[in-house]
Amino acid sequence: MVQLISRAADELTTCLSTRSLNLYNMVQNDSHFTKKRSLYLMAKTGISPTRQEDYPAWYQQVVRAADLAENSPVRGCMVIKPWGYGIWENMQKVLDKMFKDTGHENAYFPLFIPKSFLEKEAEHVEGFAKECAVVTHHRLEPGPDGGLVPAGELEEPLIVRPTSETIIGHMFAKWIGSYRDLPLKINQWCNVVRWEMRVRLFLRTAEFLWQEGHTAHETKEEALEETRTMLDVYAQFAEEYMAMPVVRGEKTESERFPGADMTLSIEAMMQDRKALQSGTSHFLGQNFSKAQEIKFQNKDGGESFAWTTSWGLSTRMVGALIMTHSDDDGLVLPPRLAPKHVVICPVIRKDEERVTVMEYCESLKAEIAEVIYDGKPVEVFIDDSDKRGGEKKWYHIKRGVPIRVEAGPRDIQSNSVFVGRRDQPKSTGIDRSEFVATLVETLDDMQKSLYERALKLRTDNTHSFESFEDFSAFFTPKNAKNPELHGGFAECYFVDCPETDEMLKPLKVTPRCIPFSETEHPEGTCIFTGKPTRVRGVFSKSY
RNA sequence: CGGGGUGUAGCGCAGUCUGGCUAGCGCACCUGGUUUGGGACCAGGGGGUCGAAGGUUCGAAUCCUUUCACCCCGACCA
Repeated sequence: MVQLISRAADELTTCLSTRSLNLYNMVQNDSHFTKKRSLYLMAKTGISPTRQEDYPAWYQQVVRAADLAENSPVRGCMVIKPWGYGIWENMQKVLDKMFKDTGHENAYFPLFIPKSFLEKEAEHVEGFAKECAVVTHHRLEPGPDGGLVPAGELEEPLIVRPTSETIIGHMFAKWIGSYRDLPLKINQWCNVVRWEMRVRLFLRTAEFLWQEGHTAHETKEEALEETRTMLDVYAQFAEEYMAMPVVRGEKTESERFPGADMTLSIEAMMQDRKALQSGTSHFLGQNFSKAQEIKFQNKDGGESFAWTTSWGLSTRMVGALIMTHSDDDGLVLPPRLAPKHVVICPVIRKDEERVTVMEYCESLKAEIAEVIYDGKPVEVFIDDSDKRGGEKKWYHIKRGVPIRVEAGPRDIQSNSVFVGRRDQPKSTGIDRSEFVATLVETLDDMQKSLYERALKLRTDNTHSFESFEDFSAFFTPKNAKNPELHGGFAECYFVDCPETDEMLKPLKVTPRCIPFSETEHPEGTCIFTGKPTRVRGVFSKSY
């Protein structure tokens, strides 16, 4: 796949440069354009192929160009590089605060889970067994061929956690004795392993980083409320920080978390109009508490099983961020999650200018660093690497730094700066003090406009359907050669049953969720089975 | 697990069919120079024993055998 993509990318590069050349010649011959060369350069994109040309290849290229992550020697596992990890760290900071504000505490549980623990909840086993990594030995000894061979076989194999319900449940059982111990609301930040065959950086890897919240409650109502609250936290995080609009809703039976009574999720539309499940919150009922004996003495002196929930959000969100905002020039970051907000590029042409220009930049940096954005000082840095002007600029464009500032002798003379916003194509000269004074406003505006742009994409590509025929046409690629960009979100009446799932299969479409609705829908007809129903769902292709 | 494909420099590839100069090319990297407000140019340079093992041969990246790894499609999973 990688080989194919890179081959395709190479071919595209060749054909792109031919196209650019033609464009250049065209422009050369057109007297209307005075700035021929700059127009020619504008036709070039930072990333090739473009989203339109080949979306999956574009995604890979953005990750690579922005230096976010790369494949590792370990099959299916990625290396997250500093710029990518910086985004994740910011996500963690925001979410961690939100969790604590809603009454949760962090703790840490083991990476390994005894096999017997996983076997306790039947549906849970079925859901995860095939993708578990198993540790069977604990010691290495020199082998006959000079290599090392595992020696000590474990009495009971250990599973590398695919999720921690079982081990955390086991501990909960010990910690909970009375209704006074409830609710118990715990979160952990950790890595998990799910042995996937297909891998895409951030979106699907064998090992990934996430947080998993686990709570136990006295009553069903309380646990249900927790499930909804945490979904709201995720939705708020997605919309306010990631600038990514999401649909909140309930999963259908077939998409439900193994072992859960109800799974809620937030679903976002990527720029290829496929859905990405971006965070899930599960109501586990008493399934896990019965399997693991999480019981307590209730107010009446009797014994009750606790009601539990779990909820998680992973580094997949970094992938969501990339696919929601980035363009054909590379990564675009919403300011509230950007590891750096402003890069200052000194423009030095002659050596004797160096001192003056650097002083100007240093003082500008100090001034910017005093500005408070979103409760913290603005993150600003100077790029004084000896790259050439254009190359340096493109470097930061591709990495998605929200604001680029160029400062050279000409700007110093007019006490101004030359500023480019990552979400807008043009750079402009602006008075230095005005730039600093309006910086927060600019970042806020950027955050807002990214959200609006993403919302517009989703609105424009969400349609309601009355018949399976129209529904089916919506999801049939118009262009077989480029099947990636088509379709979107489809809303319709449906009945959650095996017949529906069967009809969706050939279209490669899945029910994303049953969106929450303030009011009950009037009775309608399931477009798949023809049965009467009041349930409306959102359907789409998904990651 | 079934079908197909690929292993040659950090990355991407040519060379293999038809064995033969010192194993090439692009990008990246290093040095020097000229440049520098939108992705520079010129010159020079470093780096590979051709996935691994065995065989055929005067001679193997190239032919034969075995083996390993990876990739794609399907299945499976989300």
